[in-house]
Amino acid sequence: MRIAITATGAGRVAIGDPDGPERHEVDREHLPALVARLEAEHAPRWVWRDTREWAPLLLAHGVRVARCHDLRLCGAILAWSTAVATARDEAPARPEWLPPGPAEAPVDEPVAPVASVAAHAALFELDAPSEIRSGDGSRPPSLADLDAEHDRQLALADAADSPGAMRLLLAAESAGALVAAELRTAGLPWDRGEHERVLEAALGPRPAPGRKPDRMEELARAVREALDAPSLNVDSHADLLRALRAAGIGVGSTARWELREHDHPAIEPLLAYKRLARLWSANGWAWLDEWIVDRRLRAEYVAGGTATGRWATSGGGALQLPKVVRGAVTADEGWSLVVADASQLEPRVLAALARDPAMAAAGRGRDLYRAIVDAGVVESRDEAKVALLGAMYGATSGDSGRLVPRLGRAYPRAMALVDDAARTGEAGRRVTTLLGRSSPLPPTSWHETQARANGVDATAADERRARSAARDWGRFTRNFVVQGTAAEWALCWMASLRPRLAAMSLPPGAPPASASGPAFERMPHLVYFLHDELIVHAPEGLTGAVADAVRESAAEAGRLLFGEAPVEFPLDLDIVRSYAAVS
DNA sequence: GAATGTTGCGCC
DNA sequence: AAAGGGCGCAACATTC
Repeated sequence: MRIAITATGAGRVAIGDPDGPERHEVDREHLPALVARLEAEHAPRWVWRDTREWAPLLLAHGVRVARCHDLRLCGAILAWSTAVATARDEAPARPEWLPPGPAEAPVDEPVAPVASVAAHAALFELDAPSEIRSGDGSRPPSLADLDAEHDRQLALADAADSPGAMRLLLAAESAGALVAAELRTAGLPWDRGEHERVLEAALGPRPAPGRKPDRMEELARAVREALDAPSLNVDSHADLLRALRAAGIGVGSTARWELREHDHPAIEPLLAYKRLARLWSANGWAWLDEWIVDRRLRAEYVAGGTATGRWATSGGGALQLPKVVRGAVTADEGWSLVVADASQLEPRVLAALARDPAMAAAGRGRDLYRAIVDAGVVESRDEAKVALLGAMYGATSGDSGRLVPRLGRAYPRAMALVDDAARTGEAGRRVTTLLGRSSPLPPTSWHETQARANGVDATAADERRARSAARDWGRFTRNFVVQGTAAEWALCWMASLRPRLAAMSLPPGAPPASASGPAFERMPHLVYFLHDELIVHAPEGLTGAVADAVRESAAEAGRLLFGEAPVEFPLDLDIVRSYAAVS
């Protein structure tokens, strides 16, 4: 059974099952209770334009749904997938009320500004993410519109090259949208005091507004002295580069890896300064004030936010939390963190994707890199890692590029898969993940560069530029198939874990409720996701059951994508009070 | 003075 | 030690 939800204006909401008796129109404030009742009675798949329009409101009232279909995210996948190309030519177009997906904007063609964002924003709940758009600002869809679009999308999925794979992708993407909303509502438990201790140990006491921390000022003075440049602004790349060269340090930029090459008394304080400056500006006191509210980091996750299907964030920088501040991630009293990451996910995905028997054999144990050494392909684990990353990223030089050919001889099918993806991209064509997410086409400027090189009056420089641009795009598509399929594995992992956690609950008389809000205070819940890693906030008495569920979900994700293919996806899993306690 | 581009660095 | 993929963000520099 499915039930669609849409706004009808003036704070009213229509809700309806196209084939059944459940048709209602209610005030917004009565929606959570109604959804809760229908969820309990029918466990429907909820069909809506955009999960971000509805999930925050429901979660704020403690209401969770098990399944949904996010028409915006699924529509974006179907609009690009090569797996439905033929059917799409014959199907109706995406309706105008359905906005594009988060990763659909072409690289060099900025999206046109939305007509009336402010006017539309008022329709949404206050706690909804700020940048929700209604597409072109036209009328919201009717229930019939939603049902028709849902039917259109399901028909496209049924007509896909692998209908089961596409249906799985749409379900996983929609589940991801629910998880993203839930992560934001629950928040990542954050100990402000612990974070402040880290800052003070590194930077000294919090400076007055407009001042830099003492430790940074000291280091800046040392740099100016060592470079004999008393008026140098250390924060200015241009200024700094001039001063470095004047002091006889032959660098082409002020990047850390280049500075490290030189032996000069200015280098050490400069590198220390840059490290502290980064901590201060990215995760300093100002960040704490802005982002840590009520013991929680509530970052905005953008499901499907990147071309490959990996998520992005908007605000809070939750996907770039530096290791030094992770000690501030601390479970509530009576609760624990179950931290799990899929080790060596991408090479394992490559092995399974390519059905490369030799590489799959290496991926059967816990350490794929070690197995490559044991198979005699390279001499050290470090070399195995660098070679594999080089193969997936398209390295051509350095140690990595040198080792790749040896990998190719040992694992020809895996290498053929990524090489083929690279050639497809170099030709300006799209590649597609296992479940059916396709890469974008290169920007018009790319095509123009290629056309210029093929013209009658092409210069050697034109041809060089075109070859370089083609190889760049080839590296992108080479990586796309692996990174994108790994993202699908991770989505399936979470989609499988979510209902398992929802089925658990805090035993009576057990620890206090968590501070994660009414939807999560009495059950284990996801609080963090980072590409191939997740954190569950769990009552202490349930950590064992949660760990089992996390492992079973990882195994389930492997089966969903690859059937019984002989590649394992082992987890590194820890049960801790603080994130710092993990490797 | 606001918008846009570049650089550098944090994460996977 | 260096350089291959995907990102977001802050700061500075440049342009309008």
